[in-house]
Amino acid sequence: MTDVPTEELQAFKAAFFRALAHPVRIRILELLIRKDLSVQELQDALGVDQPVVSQQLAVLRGTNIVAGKKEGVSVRYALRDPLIAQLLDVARQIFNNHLVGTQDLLRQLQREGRRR
Amino acid sequence: MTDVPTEELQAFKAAFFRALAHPVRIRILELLIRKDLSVQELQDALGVDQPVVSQQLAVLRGTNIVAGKKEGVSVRYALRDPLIAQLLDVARQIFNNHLVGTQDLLRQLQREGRRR
DNA sequence: ACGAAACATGCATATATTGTAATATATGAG
DNA sequence: CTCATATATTACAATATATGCATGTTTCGT
Repeated sequence: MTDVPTEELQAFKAAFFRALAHPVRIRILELLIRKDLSVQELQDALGVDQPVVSQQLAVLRGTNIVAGKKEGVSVRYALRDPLIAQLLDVARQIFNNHLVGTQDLLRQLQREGRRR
Repeated sequence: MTDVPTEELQAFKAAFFRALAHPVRIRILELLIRKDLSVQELQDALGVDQPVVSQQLAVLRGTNIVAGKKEGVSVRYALRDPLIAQLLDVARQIFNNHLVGTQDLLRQLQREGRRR
């Protein structure tokens, strides 16, 4: 019953979740679920500085969660796996069930759910 | 189109994923999916020091992902939402599709999938 | 009351992540 | 070639998280 390499696998999974553990990165993913977007478009939608977008995209690229494709002068980003949408959806259901502290958050979650 | 309080919600989601972003915590959750367990049992299964288990359980408790119930001298932990199982399963599928670097990891993931 | 077992917490130090700002690279227009 | 625009990288202080180990707390048996 060798169980040694399991540790490596868990570290890998942890790295994946860590990549999701940032407000801006989550928002980027939620936007990319609907539609591929350029850095510029992401920047406008997020309302943050350009370097912030690029560096968070770098994190998501580094974990193979998104991929960028050069299109002339701009770069269009896309999810590498549509299951990311499903993952975020299950996460939302979990929040909805138990993890909510304030009424405000709860209302927002319910609105999000209806929008999909 | 007020979009202001969204930031708070994203921070909340980020905190949730951050709670999953740790090898020991992931392992704990995978064990709890199958069966509720005491700290002692988790410690044995994980092969780590007791304070480590309690510490990581504290993180999971703090994000409402697990809950502990005193049973005499011991404390039995359980997932607060069975959807956690589904979440980890979707994550595993994503790894399986794209996020795998080494052959070793890939083989392990496939074994995990078959076991469920 | 005493001691042992099962958990939980605290703390010091090491390490990693973040925010911010400056700077670099690449592409296409003219 | 030069310039403007789009994107990427770097540097670094501030903050957050992890790790290892000592010490509390609660419960129960005797």
